[in-house]
Amino acid sequence: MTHVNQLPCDEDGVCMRCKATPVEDELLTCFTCAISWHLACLTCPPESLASMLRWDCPGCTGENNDGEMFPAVVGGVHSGGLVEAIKEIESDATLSEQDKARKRQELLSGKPVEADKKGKQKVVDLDDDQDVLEILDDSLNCSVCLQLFDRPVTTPCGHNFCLKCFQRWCAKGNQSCANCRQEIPKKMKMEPPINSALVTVIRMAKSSRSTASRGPARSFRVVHDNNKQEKGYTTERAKRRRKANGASGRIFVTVPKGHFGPILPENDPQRNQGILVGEIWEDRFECRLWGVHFPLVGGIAGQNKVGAQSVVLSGGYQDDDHGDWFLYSGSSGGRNLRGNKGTSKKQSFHQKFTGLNQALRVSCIEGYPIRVVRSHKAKRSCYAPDDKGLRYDGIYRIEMCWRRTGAQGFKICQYLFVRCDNSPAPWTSDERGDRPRPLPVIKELKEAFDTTKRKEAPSWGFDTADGIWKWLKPPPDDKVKSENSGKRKRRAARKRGRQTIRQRLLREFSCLICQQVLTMPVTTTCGHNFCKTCLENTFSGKSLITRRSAAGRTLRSIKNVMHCPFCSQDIADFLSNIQLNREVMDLIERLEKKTEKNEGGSAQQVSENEEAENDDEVSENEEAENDEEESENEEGENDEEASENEEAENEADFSEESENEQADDTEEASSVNSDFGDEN
DNA sequence: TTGACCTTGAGT
DNA sequence: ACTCAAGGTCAA
Repeated sequence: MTHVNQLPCDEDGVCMRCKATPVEDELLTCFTCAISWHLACLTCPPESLASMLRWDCPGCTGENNDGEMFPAVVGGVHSGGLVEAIKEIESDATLSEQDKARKRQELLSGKPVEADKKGKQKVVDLDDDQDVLEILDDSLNCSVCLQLFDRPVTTPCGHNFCLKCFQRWCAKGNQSCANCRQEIPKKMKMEPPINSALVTVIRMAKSSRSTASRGPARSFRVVHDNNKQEKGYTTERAKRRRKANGASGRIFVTVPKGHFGPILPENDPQRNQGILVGEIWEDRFECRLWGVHFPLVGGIAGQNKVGAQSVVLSGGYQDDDHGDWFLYSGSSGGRNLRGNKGTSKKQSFHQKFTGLNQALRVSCIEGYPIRVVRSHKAKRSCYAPDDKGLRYDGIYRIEMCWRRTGAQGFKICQYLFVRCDNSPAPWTSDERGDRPRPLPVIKELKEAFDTTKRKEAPSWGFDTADGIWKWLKPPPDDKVKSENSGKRKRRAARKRGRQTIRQRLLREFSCLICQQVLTMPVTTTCGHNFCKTCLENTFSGKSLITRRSAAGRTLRSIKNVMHCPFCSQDIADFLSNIQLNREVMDLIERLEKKTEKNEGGSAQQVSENEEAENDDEVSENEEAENDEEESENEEGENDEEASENEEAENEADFSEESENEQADDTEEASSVNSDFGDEN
C-alpha cells in the first residue's frame, strides 16, 4: 500500500494536503496537540462522535511514522518530546483538571500562563467547562451501548438511544422501548428521526474538549441536515402523494452547493475516492446525496450571478447529443408540474438569458467546469445509460451559447458543452481522458443570435505541461450566500467565543416555541424538542378527532392531523400521550444547578450574569454598550427565529381543509389526554 | 407509453 | 413570499 503522509492545516488554516482552506466546521482538532486537521483529508477519520471527543491526530498516535515530520506547524509540536510531555500531564493523577489545562497551555504556548486577572478568569472558565463535560459524560450515554450518543434518536416514551443501537434493537424484532417496554410506533421504527438538539450539544462538548486548551471555540463538521437519515428517503406525506418528490436525506460529500468542478477524494470522507466518472445512481435523490447535482427536479444547478455547477440531460428537451459534446437547451418555458394538459411538455415562452440560463452563460464566459449527469430518460441519446438511473459523465465546459428560434416557434437558449475531463468517458475505450479538441461544426449556428463566446482564458483548462485539465485560475468562491454572511459568521463566532460551554449548551436545549430553555422537555416523534406546556398550549382547543354523523347516524370518527410546530409532521399520536424526555430534563437541571452554584461564588458573578440563560435582555444590553454591531446581529437572529416560529405556527393551524385521516383505532384516539380541550 | 397528480428545495 | 423545476408513481 502506498503510504500517503497525512498533513494538518498550517497556521493560516490551509490544509497542507489538499491546499484548501476548510471552514471551521470541516476541521478536527487533536486532543493532545491541539493542531487542526482537515477532516476530509484524514485517511481514518474518527468513526463516532464519542471517538471524536478524544481524537488524537496521526502525529500524536504515531500513525505518520515514516520519519517525515510535518514542517514547523504550531512550533513543531510533533518534533520534540512535547507529545510525551502532554501525555505525562494527562496521566498525572496528582494534578487537578485545572492544573492539567494550565500545564498544557504552558507547554503549547512555550510561556507560563499569565496570572493576571484575565488569565485567572480563563482558567476558572476552563474548570467550569470541565465540570460541565463531566455532567455531559454522565448524562448523555446510550443505555444500550453505554457510550456517548451517536446520532441520538428519542422514542415517544422519552428515551434516547444511538440510532444504530435503536435500529439493531428493532431489527431483533423488538416492538417496545429498550428502557420502559412501551410500544414503539411503526413509523418511528421505520424512520427514526435524529434529535438534533442532542447532536449539537454533543458536538459542542467534543469541540470544547479540544479547545479547552486553546481558546477560540471551534466546532466540527456541521451537516446542516444531519437530522435526516443516511439513505435518501421520502416523507410519509410525499409517499401518500405518490412520491411526488420528498426529501433527500443528508449529503455524503463535503462539498457546498456552490462547488464547481469534480468532487475529489478529500470531499468524500465516506469512501475517500471522490465521485468517479461512470457512477450510477438510482434516482435524483441519490444523485443529490452524492453532491453531484443538488436540485431534485431542475436540470440546471447554478446561480445567475455566480455560474452553473452541474446539469442533467434527461430528454426533457430536444438535445443534440454527441457524447463528448452536446447542445443543451436552457430552462424556463418548459413543462409545468401542475399536470395541466395544455402546458405540459410544451414550451410556452421565449427563453432569455436570465436566472439559470444566465448562470450557464456565466459558466461559459468564465470557462468554469460543469458536472454533467445523463439520465436514462434521455432515450433519444445513445450516450444515455442503457438501463435505469443517472450516470455521472464527468466535467464539461460550455464553449459558446446563443439563442435561436426553436421548433415550436419560441426562442430558446442553447449551449455547446464540450467534455474536458481527466477520466475517459463511460462510452469510450480510451484509457486516458479528454484532450483539447476543435469545436464541432454546428448547423444551428446559422440561425443563431445573441451569440456569446468566451473572450478570456478559461478558469478550467488543459495544462499541457502536466497533461491534465485543472483550474488555471482560482475557482469561484464556494459559498453561495449573501455577501455579508461571512461577516455574520464571524460575529457569531466571536459571540460564541465569549459564551461558556454551559451557556451554549443550555441555549441548544431551548424550546422551539418559546425559545427559552426547555422546561419539562418533550421530544416529538419527528425529533423536535419543546416544553411540554408550550406544545400543549399550541394545540389547546384543538381536538384530536372529529366526530362525524350523516342523516342522524353516527359515523366513524376521523383522527385529525396535528402538525409539529417546527416541521409540520403529523404528531397526533404523540400528542395523545405526551411523555417527558427525562434524560434531557435531568441534564438541563444539572446544568442549571451548576449555574446557581457558580453564581454564589464572587469571582464569577459578572460573567455569570452575562450568561444568564433566561435573561437575554441583560446580556444584550451589556453587549449593546460594548459592541453595537453585536447587538444588531443578535436582534437579527431573534427576528429570524421569531419569523420561523410564526411560520411554523401557521402551519399548525387547523383549518377546514386540513388533512384528515381515518382513525385506525378510534378507541385510542378517543382516550385523548384531557389537556386538549373537548372534542367538540 | 402517456397523462394526471402531486412535494420539496432553491433562486430571486 | 413567490415562482419555478430536465421528477416519481400510479392508473389507464
